[in-house]
Amino acid sequence: MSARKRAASLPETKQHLIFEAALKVIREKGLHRARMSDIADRAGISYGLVYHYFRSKEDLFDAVLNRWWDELFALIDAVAGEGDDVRAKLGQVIRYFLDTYQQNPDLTTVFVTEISRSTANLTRDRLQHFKRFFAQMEDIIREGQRSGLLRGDFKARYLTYIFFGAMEAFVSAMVLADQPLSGDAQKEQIVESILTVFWSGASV
Amino acid sequence: MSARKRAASLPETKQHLIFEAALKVIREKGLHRARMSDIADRAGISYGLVYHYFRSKEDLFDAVLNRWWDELFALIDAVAGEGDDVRAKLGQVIRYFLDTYQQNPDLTTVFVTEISRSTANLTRDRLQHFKRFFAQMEDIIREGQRSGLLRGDFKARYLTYIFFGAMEAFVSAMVLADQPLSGDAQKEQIVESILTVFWSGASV
Amino acid sequence: MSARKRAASLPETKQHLIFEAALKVIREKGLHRARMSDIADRAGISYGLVYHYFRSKEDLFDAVLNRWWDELFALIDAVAGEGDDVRAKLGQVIRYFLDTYQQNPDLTTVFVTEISRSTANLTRDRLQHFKRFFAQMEDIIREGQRSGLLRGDFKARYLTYIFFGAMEAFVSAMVLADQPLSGDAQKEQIVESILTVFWSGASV
Amino acid sequence: MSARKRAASLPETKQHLIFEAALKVIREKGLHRARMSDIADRAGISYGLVYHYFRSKEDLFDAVLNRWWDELFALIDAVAGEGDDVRAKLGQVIRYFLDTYQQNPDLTTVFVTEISRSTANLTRDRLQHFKRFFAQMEDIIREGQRSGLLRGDFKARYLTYIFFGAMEAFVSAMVLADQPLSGDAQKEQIVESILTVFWSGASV
DNA sequence: TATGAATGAGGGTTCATTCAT
DNA sequence: AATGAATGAACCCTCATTCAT
Repeated sequence: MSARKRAASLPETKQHLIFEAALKVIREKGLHRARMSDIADRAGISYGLVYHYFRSKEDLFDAVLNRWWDELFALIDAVAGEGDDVRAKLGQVIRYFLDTYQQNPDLTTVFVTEISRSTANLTRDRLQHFKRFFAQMEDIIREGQRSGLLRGDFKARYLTYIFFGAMEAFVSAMVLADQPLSGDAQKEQIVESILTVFWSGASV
Repeated sequence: MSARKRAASLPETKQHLIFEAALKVIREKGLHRARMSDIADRAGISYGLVYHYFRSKEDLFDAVLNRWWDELFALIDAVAGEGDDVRAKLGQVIRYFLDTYQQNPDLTTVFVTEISRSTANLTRDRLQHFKRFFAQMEDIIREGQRSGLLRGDFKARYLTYIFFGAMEAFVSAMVLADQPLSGDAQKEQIVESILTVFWSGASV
Repeated sequence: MSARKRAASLPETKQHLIFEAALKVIREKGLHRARMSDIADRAGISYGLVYHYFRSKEDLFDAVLNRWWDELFALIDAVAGEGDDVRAKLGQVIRYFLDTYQQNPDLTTVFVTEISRSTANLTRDRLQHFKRFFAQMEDIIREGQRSGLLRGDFKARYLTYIFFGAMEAFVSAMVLADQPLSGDAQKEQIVESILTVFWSGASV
Repeated sequence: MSARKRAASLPETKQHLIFEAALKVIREKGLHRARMSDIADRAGISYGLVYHYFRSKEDLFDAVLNRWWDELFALIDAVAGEGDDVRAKLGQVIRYFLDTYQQNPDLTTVFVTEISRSTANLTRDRLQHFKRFFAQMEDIIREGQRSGLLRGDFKARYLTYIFFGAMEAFVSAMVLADQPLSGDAQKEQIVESILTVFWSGASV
């Protein structure tokens, strides 16, 4: 959340302008169809200038990805170091995803459509982010298993998949249908349903 | 299953050859980077012949999608009309996805990377397939709720997301890591973990 | 006229079928856009067969051109050898063009749009036809000048252009507007106007 | 004439360079055979730059057509508003065509070969230009009829065809034979012959 | 004769990137 | 910092023609 605040309070530099424009255009047209000139147009600058601030389209896209991962890892780090209530930690992760979708639907959309499953855009570097994220999620799960709350007869990795997959399905559905979260009540219902099903299903 | 068998036993017509080549190339390079010439090369035929059998790249891709959806809907229809053991039905769906990944990893990969989350390639027509699939999955879940087995205090649609998301996460993970299922034992562990967690979490 | 009769009475051989189909398709789409497969479709045969009867598209088009020129030269020869009424000869030429447009609008259209002005399709051979035609028309005009009926202070070639251009303008206008001759009365008005204006303008 | 002067004195911008190259290439090879790469080569610029200045080949061709029609309509407007000497007006039209051929043979050639009779390239928009041109020519002719100079027993439209056809035949002949006007004397002979034959033939 | 599968050269267009100003 | 002219590789698709059957 502090990460997002940092981002939001960035001065309206040209670089930031381009970044936001890229986010919007990539969301609307997809990475492949997003032309550098579209991004420049959206930012209200000449397209030559984009190259002054970003080495290439690849580079610009990486900046977008990094924004996503930086914020996510900040959240994960904060959550991991918090206490020992594993269930609450999982709840925070879900809330983070839903909050981000609410407050920054462009970024979430790009994550879902261009990163999450895209082999096309998947470089070795980018894969690392995923592995790290899953490893950290797995740590939380494993913590739950060690403390005897979560069943130990299933691999922590498997439980992680189940948890993450369940959560991501909601986000993906909203993203693909272009539907906003209709309010805090709906958000709580979603959090509750995921958390309840997962926790009572995965607990001992 | 019979659908897949039928597909697999197709005579090695040129059209089929092209289809299989397209599947491989799209899997390896992504739809956008898959050149028609790559596909022709892979099929061992001349460039123009691809256009003899498929009107366009779009058309060829649609053929791939239809293969996926046809098989999936055949499974869903078979499962839906089977009996009244909802838990078993869900198990069959999971098995279907894992089986398909095992037997046809190319097709599964294309589904995961190019269809499942791709806004870029998402036409109105293609979206319909998703809606239909989710509607049918939801019917199964609702059947479970009506019969008093699954808790009715969560929306059927939410439970569907949780179930589907959990399952898809496993497939996606294997696809993105390019890891084969290492055997029937692993497959059963996966089925068991998803089914157990979901069922005991979502049952009354 | 006899030439056309000959053409019309051709047995419905495959070759003739293809020829007629070519005429129609070239008229409708223009030579460049007329595909060999379109022609075959129109003729109701496979496109491989077209190549059995015509060496190439070029060859097929040449057959069309020859049909035009053969008929035209037959008319010119007949007219030239007729008598010494130059005015009547010119009238016959006009009537021939209008008759041909009436009875064979496809052929006339192809002449106007694809031959008459097209540098693109103009080979050295094809140019010869034009030169020959103009030479023969010029002979008729010169005959009129020698007999003292037409003024000799303008080059025969110039008078030929004026006469031919005037006449062709009517045909081109009808062709481009896709308008049929609305009857014999209209035809006579056209003949009369061209002939009267040219003759009283060009006579001594 | 001022239009042409304006065009000729255009600064040697890249756009103009491309335009002129297009004119030459289209003249030499015909629209269909004129490759965008030919045009770029002729203009001495890179391939992509053509697309920087013109949206498409169609667009570039339209620019050529507009140049033709703009100049022609400028002339017609000037002539129409001049006085009441209809014969002189017709003389000016003839002179305009011959002048244009002399000073801009490329443009005239493209008009004759690619516009004048080409159904292939004829869009609804392009047809409008023709209709407008003929309507304006017809106005002049009708003016002559109303003033009692030209015979009123022939439709104005018919006299227009005769006049325009006669004139265009000269231009077409020169274009197709790739012959330049050999001098002012020849030009005057042509003007005189067309004007004399038409006027004495069409006057009362 | 007849079919249509098979070939492959060719051309229009796109767009990331560079560079002179 | 800023512009947009300039470059050219890349790729989809068309279609005349050939050829095996």
